[in-house]
Amino acid sequence: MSTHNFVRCSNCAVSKFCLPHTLSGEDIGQLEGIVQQKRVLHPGEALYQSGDQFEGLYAISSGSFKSVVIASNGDSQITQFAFPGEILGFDAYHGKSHNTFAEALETSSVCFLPHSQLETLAQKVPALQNQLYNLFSAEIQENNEFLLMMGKRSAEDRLAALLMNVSSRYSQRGYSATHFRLSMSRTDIANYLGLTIETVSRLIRRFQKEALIEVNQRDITITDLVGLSELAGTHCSHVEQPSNAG
Amino acid sequence: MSTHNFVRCSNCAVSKFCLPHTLSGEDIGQLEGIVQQKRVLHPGEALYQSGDQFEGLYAISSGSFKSVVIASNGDSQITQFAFPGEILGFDAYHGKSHNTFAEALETSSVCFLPHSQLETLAQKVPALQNQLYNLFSAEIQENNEFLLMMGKRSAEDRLAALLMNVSSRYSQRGYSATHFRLSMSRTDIANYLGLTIETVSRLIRRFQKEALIEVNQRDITITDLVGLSELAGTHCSHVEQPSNAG
DNA sequence: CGAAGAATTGATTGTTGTCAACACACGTGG
DNA sequence: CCACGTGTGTTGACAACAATCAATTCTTCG
Repeated sequence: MSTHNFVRCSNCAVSKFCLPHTLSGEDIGQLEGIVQQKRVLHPGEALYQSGDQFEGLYAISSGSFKSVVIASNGDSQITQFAFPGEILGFDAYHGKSHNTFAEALETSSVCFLPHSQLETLAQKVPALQNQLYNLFSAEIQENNEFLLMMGKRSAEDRLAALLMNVSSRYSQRGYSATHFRLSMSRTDIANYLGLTIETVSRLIRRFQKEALIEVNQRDITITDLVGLSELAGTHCSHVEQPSNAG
Repeated sequence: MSTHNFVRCSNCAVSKFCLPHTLSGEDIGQLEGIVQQKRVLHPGEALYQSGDQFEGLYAISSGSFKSVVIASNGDSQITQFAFPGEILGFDAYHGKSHNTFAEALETSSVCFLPHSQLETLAQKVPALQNQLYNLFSAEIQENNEFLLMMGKRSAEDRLAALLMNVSSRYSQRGYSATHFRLSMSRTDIANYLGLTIETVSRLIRRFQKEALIEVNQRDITITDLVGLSELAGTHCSHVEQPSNAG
């Protein structure tokens, strides 16, 4: 129920992670013409439900979300955590209905991109069309990487990878790579990683004992970024590589 | 090196599972203008490699493939098995390079859709554009379902789900839902399901003992489709539901 | 202050992985 | 036609990682 009538992507702090990323100033202007005002969601509120007809894409402008797929037996699986600048809703693009629901992890705000207007504009602006394709492919690639992790890595590796992933995304957005507050609960982390909450709790403790991280509730301080990234098995760009004695 | 100069989607046995699915006769005619002749691949041959620049999409006209993502430490994870009518290459659409490679499991043939021509045509033919979006979304949705399986289901459930999935896809294509020959090795199955080959072997034996399936090498006969689908936890459309005493 | 939810910790079980030996199918060459 | 070798799959014994069950502690919030 907030009431910004004009969204200004060009002023937005997260535009470089968002749809406008590859667009020219002029194209961004056109995009601003169709972006609807920010909507604020409170923790636990859903952006859309599983089964909802697709209406358009949501660009996260602040806060964070989880995407969750539900099995017929009631089991649920978090498929992604989403941060400012990232887009939600690709699972149902065009005629489909969502097979996930998206829920705010904290007080968050989103910009809405109505499907029909976005489609019309994408046909006129090739850079926007390309950017949409890029985001589609990126989502598929990330999913592939995540599958690799779920299929081949131990519980310890998976948790390390999640922490590094979150660290990397905070870092990209100008926040500290080594100190941040998790917006997701232990339960969410366990669900996302395909583990139990007890296992996650024990792993966090182990990481503390091994002096990889310090933990106070949801506050995380990474004290050994290199050690953690080695566990994670990913060479994250924001970590100084040992071989590179800067 | 086969030499069909004109591909006739309208005559193709698998067109109803492929790109032309939602297109009118006239639109299919336009599509036929850009589809390149079939290419034949032998078992183990790759359609594209991980890291290759995107050139276009491949529509499987016969045979089957696996898509594989590789970790920096050499681990690999099969992310999908693909059958006739299905499209490979979406992970790199537009500017990206592939993060998977696609390899033929048996002697197979594909039609090639060059990126630039496909894009030009999609801009002129809205139904084609929409179909592309549908395939993108479908791939993301399938990935979400697969993630749910990997995160929440036991080894037994996963193997049952794979068998039901293969059964369902054969059935859709007019083959028997209960008797088929797997084109993938035990090793491939184990990798895909995030298990070891030994576990897969033992589970297959258990399914035989429980009279769910009969197995002779890669020949599978499903003797209890309902029982298997209950294990799989999916209500497959080609299974007579117990409640429906038709 | 008390209640409910979230997280931690401990004890134990069990599913799946690991290591190792063996069986079987398939191809080649004698 | 059979011996042989290789790759693929099977089976067994055992170990380990993570799940389950259960009890506590910590947090949050009315």
